[in-house]
Amino acid sequence: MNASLCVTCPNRQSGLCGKLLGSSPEEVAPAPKQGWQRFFAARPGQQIAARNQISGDIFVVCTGWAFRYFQLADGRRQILQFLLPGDIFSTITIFDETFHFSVKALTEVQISGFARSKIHEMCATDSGVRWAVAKSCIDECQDATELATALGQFSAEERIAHLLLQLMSRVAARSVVRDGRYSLPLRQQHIADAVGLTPVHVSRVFSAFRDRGVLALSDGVLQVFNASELERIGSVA
Amino acid sequence: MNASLCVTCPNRQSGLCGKLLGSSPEEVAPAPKQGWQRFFAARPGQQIAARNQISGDIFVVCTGWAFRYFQLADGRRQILQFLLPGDIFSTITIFDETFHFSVKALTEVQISGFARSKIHEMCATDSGVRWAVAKSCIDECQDATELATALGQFSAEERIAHLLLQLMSRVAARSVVRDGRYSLPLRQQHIADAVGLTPVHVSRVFSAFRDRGVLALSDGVLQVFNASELERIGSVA
DNA sequence: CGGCAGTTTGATGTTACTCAATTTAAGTGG
DNA sequence: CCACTTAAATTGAGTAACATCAAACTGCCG
Repeated sequence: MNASLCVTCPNRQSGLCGKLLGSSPEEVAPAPKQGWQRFFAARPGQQIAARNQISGDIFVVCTGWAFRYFQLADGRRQILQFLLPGDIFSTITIFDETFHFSVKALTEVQISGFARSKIHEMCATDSGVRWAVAKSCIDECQDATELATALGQFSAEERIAHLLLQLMSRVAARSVVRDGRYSLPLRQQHIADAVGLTPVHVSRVFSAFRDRGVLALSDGVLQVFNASELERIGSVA
Repeated sequence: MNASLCVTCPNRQSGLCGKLLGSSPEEVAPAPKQGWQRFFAARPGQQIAARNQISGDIFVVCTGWAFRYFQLADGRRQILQFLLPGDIFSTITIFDETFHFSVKALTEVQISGFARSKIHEMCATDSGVRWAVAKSCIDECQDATELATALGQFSAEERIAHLLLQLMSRVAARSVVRDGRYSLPLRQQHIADAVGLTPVHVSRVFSAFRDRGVLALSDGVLQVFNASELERIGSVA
């Protein structure tokens, strides 16, 4: 079997993860001894990568949630992306061995690392991999500019709605969603750091959404009651 | 002569423009008849590219200033990047023929367009071009995440200082700067759309900077009196 | 039962927006 | 050279959005 997409790691667009991991999770998880691939796990809250760190490996989230962020000197931080199973930490780590961001585990996570040299080797021989890398790079740029647009132009409600819509579509791509219930293992503090608001104000916005019957978030589960209203609020265009 | 960097188009990091244009401006400007390359000009304020537009060409600013932005349905817009001589509209246009942004001229500009197929051909044969493309992609992602961080975490003063510092370094890379005077052909409206504030508030922030002896902006010229104070305010880390 | 982390709520302060008027600067035509 | 026009910048007053501070509440776990 050499299918191009890994079932447990469906990186939504690029299929890059599939190309790295192979077609079947059983092939790869219990047998990591290929020299150019290694695995490790982390506990919730644990820091996995730090800015300015140099690594010969390229990392992909296999199970659990993590997030990539940029930390300022005074403690403020901007969460740049929530990393779901199948997500590469950042596509630019394929080209640049120095991290320009930090990564922390949100839940228990399992991480897979690939030797950069191996990836480059695959790029040289396989045009499909080259294309997948390019696609992944495009997506990362797009996501970053969309985030910038949301942070620059959107109100608090719009930013939170936008973030939730994005997370909803990414969760839906990886698992079946029933009755508008999405599993989101985040604290309001994480949402605050992702949309540039204080946790207190995030709480107030959620209260407003709840009162208006749009959605409710508790216990790591997001329940969407009025999806079209949420989209009206949080869509970019 | 086959130097890798074009003097009049010094794309600060990648040298991508140099690889596209050749070493000498005289070689290229009056003789655009190679089939895969074309030129055009635009007047200040003129729209050069629109979102969802499909183009077989990749565009580079040769002279003048332009800006890339994302327009929302209700009229709000986020300026994503100011384009200076040597800047490619967006590196991802090399891979994706659909624009996900719009571009407008700020001053009179001359634009050069390259056939995407020609670029791909160059990528296939020249590893230097491949690397330059990768580098340019990295820079674009970095810029976008830095913008997102600034918009998410910074106050009004910090955002404006940050933008000015970035523009100052990019102007300085292209021309000699004397006495802290930078030529910036922008209206306060553009700054407002770039940092997510209203023009009125931008004006107030500039008044504050002026009163404190940090800088003054008028007539398209930025005069910096206290560079270290400006850096203290607007540096990301 | 007590402690803890996370969330919610209230009161108050600050930042930035809105609206509107005024000033400034740069043309343009007489 | 001087009205006149127009776009941009500035200023003031009032308001809305979001932050800050602190207290109370919730669910969970030992």
